[in-house]
Amino acid sequence: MLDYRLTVFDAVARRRSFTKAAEELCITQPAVTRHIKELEKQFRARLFERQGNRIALTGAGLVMQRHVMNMQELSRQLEQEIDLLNETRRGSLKLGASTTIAQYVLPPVLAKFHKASRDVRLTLLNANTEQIEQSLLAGEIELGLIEGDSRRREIRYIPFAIDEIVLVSGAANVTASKSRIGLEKLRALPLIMREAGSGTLEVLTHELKNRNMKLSDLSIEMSLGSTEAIKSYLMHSDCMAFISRHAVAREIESGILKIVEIDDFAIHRQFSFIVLQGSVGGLADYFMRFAGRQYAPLPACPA
Amino acid sequence: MLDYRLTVFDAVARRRSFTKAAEELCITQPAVTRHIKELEKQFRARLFERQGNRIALTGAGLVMQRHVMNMQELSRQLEQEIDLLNETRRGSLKLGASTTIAQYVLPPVLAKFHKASRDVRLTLLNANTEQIEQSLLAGEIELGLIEGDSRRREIRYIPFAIDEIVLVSGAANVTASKSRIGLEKLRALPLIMREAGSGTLEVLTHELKNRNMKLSDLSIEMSLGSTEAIKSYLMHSDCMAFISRHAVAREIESGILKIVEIDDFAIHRQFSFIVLQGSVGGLADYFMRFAGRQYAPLPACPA
DNA sequence: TAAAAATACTCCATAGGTATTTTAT
DNA sequence: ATAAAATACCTATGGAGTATTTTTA
Repeated sequence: MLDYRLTVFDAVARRRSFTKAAEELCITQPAVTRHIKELEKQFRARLFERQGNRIALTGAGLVMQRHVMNMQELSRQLEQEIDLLNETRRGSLKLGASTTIAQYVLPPVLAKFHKASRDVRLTLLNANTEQIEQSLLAGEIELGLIEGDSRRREIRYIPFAIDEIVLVSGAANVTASKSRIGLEKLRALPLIMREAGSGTLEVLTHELKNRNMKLSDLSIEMSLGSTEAIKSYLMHSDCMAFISRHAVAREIESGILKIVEIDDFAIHRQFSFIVLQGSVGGLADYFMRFAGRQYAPLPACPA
Repeated sequence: MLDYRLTVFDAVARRRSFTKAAEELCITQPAVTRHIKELEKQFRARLFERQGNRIALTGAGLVMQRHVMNMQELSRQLEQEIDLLNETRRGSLKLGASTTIAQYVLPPVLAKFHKASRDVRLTLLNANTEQIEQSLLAGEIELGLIEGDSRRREIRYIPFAIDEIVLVSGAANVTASKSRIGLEKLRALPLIMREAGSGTLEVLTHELKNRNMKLSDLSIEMSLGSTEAIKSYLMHSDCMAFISRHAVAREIESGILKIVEIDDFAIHRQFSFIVLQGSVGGLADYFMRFAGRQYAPLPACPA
């Protein structure tokens, strides 16, 4: 609810890059350039110092960033308060989510939701994508949150965020001394995988196929049954693994694990809410908007 | 710098009318209707209770109004702080303004400006439009603020606000029992005028000419040399007078005087800043923007 | 029945995209 | 040499206008 240009400014200021901001906002880089130029014209002040490749906030830019953050906060509060007026704030909501989401994405959202709406009884079913869809169709849950995108006609898919599968190594890993490698190097690296049938493995296989490679081209040292097991293993070995960025966020932050980027090789997948076609309003709707507000690190482009 | 829809909402909430808000924003009433509908759709909540002619804020509307006010405040602060970074905040600025503006419009603005920029020494020259323009050309003042619009090539005219000349009577006036009269009734009403040569008289004469009337068609009881004298006289007689809305704002507010509208007869004039062509930036520029922020009861439509 | 809001349409300004050039490391 | 920002140009959507109808005090 603030002028879109300020949203653009905020993205550029956070990402320290016009191009990255454009990606995040799902628009093109020239569009970002124009928006920033308009702001600079209107305020008669440079907002970014362009040093060729690098950009830095100017004094005016810092002032603006501070105010924009406050305005966004107000904007979120506004939406939330009006939602609270509209919606049934008591009752029960049965949720279902596939593994990565249930373990790493939802917990903080659920905590905040409970704080804001204590009279809503939440239930969370933890299963794989297929089972979540079945539960929704069977009426066992009202709202699902899944990683894949098997398109069923009876189900409405509502994009929530983009996930990225990244290559991760232990911080002390000597094999992964560089933070960026070429795709061809991947073949020789010792990898840990999830068990067959997991969503992560599936999307990785699919992406490899696009490059005319297959799983057997890789040096898979071991398969483990859970993401937590893999993370622990990485910390004590020179292996690497493909893991959802959300699942390793805390470890990356604290420096226990690190991300190794692969040139021209990115694996993205969509997190989506699912509801039965035709079901509108009610707590499910409310929860979706609430989650959207609380959790927006990677807004989903309508691909 | 907030989404324009919120600005529209704010105007409607303040004026309690789609049509009045449209006038204030210099857009049409259907445009206002559309913006409000979009907001209501986006927030899934009615914002106004439409009771045919009257409209009232709903609960959601009240919540929104509160937040919008805060966001506007932040937005103004943002502009101001960035201005403070850009501009020379010390030095002196010589202003000139024609009578009505100098007496009724500028004082509160000057007070706030001084508070915000104590290191700027302000001087205010009080004269008529012609003299103000001469002073500007002579370099005696750097910035003028005038009521008329005599277009000189050497001077740049920057619209500031719209003024309206309204017909005013004492609150107890029995002749003016109605708050709206037809133009033909005007001929018989006892009027008090400013002296010949005043801007108010000039613009009134001009507007009468458009209706094929002239001053001598009116019943002018007396001419007085200042607006204050006229106001005092009105309070103790059954006369009426044409006065700038700004000059009577306080008296209307407190109920001492009242406005009598005339069907299909409105007298507007433009308040404009004047600067020498080519002079850009500096304290004059800064003061103009500051004034625009502080003082925006009647934003000027680019007529 | 009159004043205000809603609706129906037409049009154009601007936000966005693609292709390309410039710049700085 | 390369990655990122700026520029140029084109297109299309949505915001604004005019004209008209609906509503209710």
